[in-house]
Amino acid sequence: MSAFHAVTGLVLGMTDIVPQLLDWYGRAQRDLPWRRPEVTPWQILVSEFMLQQTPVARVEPVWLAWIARWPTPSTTAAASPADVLRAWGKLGYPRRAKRLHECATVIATEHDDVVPSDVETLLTLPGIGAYTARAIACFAYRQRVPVVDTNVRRVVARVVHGRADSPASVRDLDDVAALLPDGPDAPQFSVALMELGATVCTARSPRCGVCPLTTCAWRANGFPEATTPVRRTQRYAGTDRQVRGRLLDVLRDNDSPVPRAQLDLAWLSDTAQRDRALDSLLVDGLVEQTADGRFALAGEGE
DNA sequence: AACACGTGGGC
DNA sequence: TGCCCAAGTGT
Repeated sequence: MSAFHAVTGLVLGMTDIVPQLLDWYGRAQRDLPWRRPEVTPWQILVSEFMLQQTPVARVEPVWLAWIARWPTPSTTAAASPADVLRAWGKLGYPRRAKRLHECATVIATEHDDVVPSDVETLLTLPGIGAYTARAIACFAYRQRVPVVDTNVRRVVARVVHGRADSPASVRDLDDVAALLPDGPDAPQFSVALMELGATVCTARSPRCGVCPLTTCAWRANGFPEATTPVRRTQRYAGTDRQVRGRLLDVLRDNDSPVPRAQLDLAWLSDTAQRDRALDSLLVDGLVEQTADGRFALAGEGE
């Protein structure tokens, strides 16, 4: 087969992706609360923060309670960091909660309580990076911008490039931009791409039997294994991260400052590590020390 | 450009 | 069990 034909076949196949994916999404999409039409850009932003590295199933109940309590940036900004950290609960990576609170403050005070709609401005906000900025522009403001998360990256690696997966690359945006349909379907296409990666074209056991796409370079190539070894996942047991988690757990459970001795109970095996973890929580602004030397969640009592 | 940063479910 | 993975960001 000539290179020309190979390329032509690829291009024709790619154009079919749009209707196939949109049709599939129309019947197979999950009913996620942040996708409902009445949800505001701010509430979508909150969902995106929570979904950074955290599964949908764990986010859902927390998001529901959160937006009922703090529906806007200004109401969120008015809450204390301690209350925000508590509402975040055990979603993980509590620095995200801190940044969400900071993000609310900036939007409330500098953007008239309105979430910015352009990617450029969104990128200046705390906790918002390349993915989240585009997700908000696309899902909240219906803009035709490529949205690349881990799901999209994997689907494109497989369907377009015939590889099992691919590491993040500066070319990801161009790859996805090339697939994006013109007109109002672009945002729907992007969610559909993510949805396919999340529910069908999954990392572990892809369900190719129910895939709506008739053209897939990975399948055509015989499902080759990943060539670039995945970076070793970081251990968790025994790390500072685990210690920080234990410490925060104690603080979330106490709405008044706790003495050092009580915190020490949370990690007995390595006192130096415990001190280091506590110090890092203070540095991150997640924890504060009171005048009498006790410890509390940041802004406790505000 | 690696690495730190939580937590829990699945296999 | 222990490892993999989950809508990433900041340094």
